Amino acid sequence: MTMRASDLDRVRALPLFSRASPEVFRDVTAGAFLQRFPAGTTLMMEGDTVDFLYILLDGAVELQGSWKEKETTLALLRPVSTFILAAVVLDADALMSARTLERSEILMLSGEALRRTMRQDAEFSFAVAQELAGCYRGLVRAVKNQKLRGGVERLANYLITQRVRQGMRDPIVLPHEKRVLASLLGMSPENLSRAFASLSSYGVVVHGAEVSLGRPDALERLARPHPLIDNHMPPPASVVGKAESERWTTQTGRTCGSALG
Amino acid sequence: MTMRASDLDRVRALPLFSRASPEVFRDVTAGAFLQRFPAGTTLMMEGDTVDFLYILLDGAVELQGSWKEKETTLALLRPVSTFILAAVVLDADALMSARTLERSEILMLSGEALRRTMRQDAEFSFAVAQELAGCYRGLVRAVKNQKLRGGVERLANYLITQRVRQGMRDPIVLPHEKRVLASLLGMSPENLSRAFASLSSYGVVVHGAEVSLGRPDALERLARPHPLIDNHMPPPASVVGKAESERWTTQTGRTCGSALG
DNA sequence: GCTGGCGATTGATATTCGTCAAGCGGTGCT
DNA sequence: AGCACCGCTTGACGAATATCAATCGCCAGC
Repeated sequence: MTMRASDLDRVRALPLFSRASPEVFRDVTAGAFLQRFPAGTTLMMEGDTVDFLYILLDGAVELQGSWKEKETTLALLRPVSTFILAAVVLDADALMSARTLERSEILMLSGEALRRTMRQDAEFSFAVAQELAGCYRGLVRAVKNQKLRGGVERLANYLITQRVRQGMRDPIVLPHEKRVLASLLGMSPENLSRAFASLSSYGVVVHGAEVSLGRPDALERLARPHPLIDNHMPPPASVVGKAESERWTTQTGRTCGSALG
Repeated sequence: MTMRASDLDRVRALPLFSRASPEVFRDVTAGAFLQRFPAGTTLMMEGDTVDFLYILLDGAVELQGSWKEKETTLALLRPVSTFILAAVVLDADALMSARTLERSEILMLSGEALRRTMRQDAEFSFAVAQELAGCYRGLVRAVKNQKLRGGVERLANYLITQRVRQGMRDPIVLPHEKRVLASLLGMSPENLSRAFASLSSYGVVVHGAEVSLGRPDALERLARPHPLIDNHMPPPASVVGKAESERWTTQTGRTCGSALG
């Protein structure tokens, strides 16, 4: 298998597997294979039957839904993230399509092996349930974000969340194309531009992908971030203890793509 | 315990418990209690810590999220439905508040006992994971519905879904107050009225809670229902086999409140 | 260095949607 | 019966958002 040992370690560190016994981990990764895709590759279309659990190890992927020639972004994923776990657990077809935004490395685990292992090992099954619960809560947050806030407010909160994730650096750097961000935030690219412009009176300055939040306090008064909607988890490489970090990612469904991108 | 045996049977028939061993069912229902609430009772507020898994046996409950004095309905539940399973599995606080819309009977199971049983029984843990996967998919549908369709289209699809659920009867009868329906569909009550009015040119006639879909085919051409957004499951008391029905409810997350209300 | 292409921005315009206000109609209470 | 209340409807208006079109700026390829 064309797979580095460090890759396996990163998978092992996922909340999904971190407490699994060596045997369970061996069983569930049996027959797994690593695959590389160029940018813009469609990994899966809505309605496709799902045979594998996908784990993004490098690159970026977008999950999107469509209806009547319209498309919308449901989540933006960065390593290390699993996706379409729910469809795998139910052995059902995919509700969203997935495509790479950059050249990506993706590990594919047998869905059948995963379900078989779940039925045999209560601890692993519990970990999957916890992961799914985290994903569910991430989507609840996304729905609240979408239904309760207007476009400018969604953008403001996105910026604040990014600031936390990027370790309070200034300026922050947008991790994706603006048009993809617009789709994630549920607005047209034109409106995203205008939303950025209207945030200039709160100190926000945009230079390409770099965004400086001049007066974060003023922006927060507008955005009104809320712990039950926005998941202000600590930055990935924080000094926080491993166990707590895992608790975070488990609780927030980061590994299956929160709406925060 | 003030609980009828028939109630326990209905709980036992939930996909969550239908394949559980008698011991597992006994363990997880140990210390459970049935409670009656009048209409309009707030069962739980956002942010509350969750100690119980709730199972609605009679009545109706609304799950809602709020931000800045605004509220929105995330799901409308009818018997027999479980709710806040995700928070229980993670032992986390609630992301939505719950209130009764009618006088309701609700069974409350110990969350701690549920988690303990999950860790001991792989089959039960797997059932919980499947249930959560179904809930997750229900929310994915809700997000797609919200972001991809306009208000009139959401209403049209809601009506078509209700028609299927109510066994293709005509007229259908709205199961909730219009203002609650408006909140579920993500619009103001005033706009819901106007949306109904604009559907009159597609044969829709409203008399109070009774809605006649005069020309369902015309309505469908407007609504464009899609299996990956709308869950056209067969009506509850259909002639369909039990196993298949359970598969439906499992796959669609009906028991934890789809956006279809 | 020039140039084509693409993403981003800006402006003009149309549509959707929310808000405010008034009026309608049924229900329940006295 | 009379009345108050509440949910629903209707109209008018303004805000938010989408759409179409034109332009700008940047980067890649020639």
